[in-house]
Amino acid sequence: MKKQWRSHCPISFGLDVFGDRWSLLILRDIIFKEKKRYQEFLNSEEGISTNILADRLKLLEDHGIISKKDDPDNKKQILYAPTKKGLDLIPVMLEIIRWSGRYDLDTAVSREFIARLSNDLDGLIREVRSQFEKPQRLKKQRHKKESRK
Amino acid sequence: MKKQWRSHCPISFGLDVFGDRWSLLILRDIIFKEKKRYQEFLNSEEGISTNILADRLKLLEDHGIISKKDDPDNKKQILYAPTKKGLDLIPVMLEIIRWSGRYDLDTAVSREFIARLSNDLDGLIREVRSQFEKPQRLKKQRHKKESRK
DNA sequence: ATTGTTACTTGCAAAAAACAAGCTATTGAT
DNA sequence: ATCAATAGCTTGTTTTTTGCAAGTAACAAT
Repeated sequence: MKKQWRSHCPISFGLDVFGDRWSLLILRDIIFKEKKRYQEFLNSEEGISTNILADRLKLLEDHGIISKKDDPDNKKQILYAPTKKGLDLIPVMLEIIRWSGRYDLDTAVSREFIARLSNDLDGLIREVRSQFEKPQRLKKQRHKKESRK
Repeated sequence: MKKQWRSHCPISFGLDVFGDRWSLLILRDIIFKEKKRYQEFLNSEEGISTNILADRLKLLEDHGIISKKDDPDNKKQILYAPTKKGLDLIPVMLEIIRWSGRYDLDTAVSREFIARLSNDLDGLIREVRSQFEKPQRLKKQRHKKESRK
């Protein structure tokens, strides 16, 4: 990593990390479209070129926004996944979606999704995050008795 | 305007409009730092160059995110202001601020601001917007009696 | 009348993106 | 064991965008 930040203004900091035309699209693929593999990103409709994709994957990994690991079932495949830092960009992406849903006359966002952004933003965020959360080891059991099925 | 959208995915649409390293910084200056003039933008600490600034101001105006008008007091000065479409990007910027506040160890965001993002996001948004809203003509008076000071 | 300011524009070099091809380590099929 | 296919990249080359310096037109201030 060579780059310095232009400033420590938080907007500027954010833009230095993901303020380009591709980084958030890759993260969208990973988080909202559940894509995991290089070829899947390459096939996205916006048509990223392979060198740019390789570059952005590396940058996102360097910034700690995504992580990669080998596919246990297939040694030639690599699986990309979001880190917590990456998942914390969900609210940013959802607000972009809300804005585009309002101003793109031909937007692909459904009315239902827009409505949910207004009515249940937190639930939506939790739902999107949940699929990436490790199956959680149960915390210290509550003292209240619970019936088991 | 020559450009087409890469797709109607809302993330992609948003990035096509403001997904570069400068557009949101200019909007930050206008909305959060109350800057209005070309020179003020030029003087921002990130150091935008003049041709890029001119280009982005034009794009932002073409996209309906900012508007320009002549300064009534000084014919050679032009004043830039956010439109409603621009103000509607406040939530996006606030979420970027929240993220950077969390992950930039040297962030310029105060603890108080971060706290307010969590505790009173809507109030914060209203407060930021309010300074750009036209002094509103009073709406139809409410029927409930109100005492006047 | 001269000098300074403001909001740009223009020209050029450097950096980044897009486009096209090639390379290497698995695989799976024969 | 060999061979073609596939996945994940690299490596050129061209095109576009950026950064930097200088210049200009319209006004303002002295």
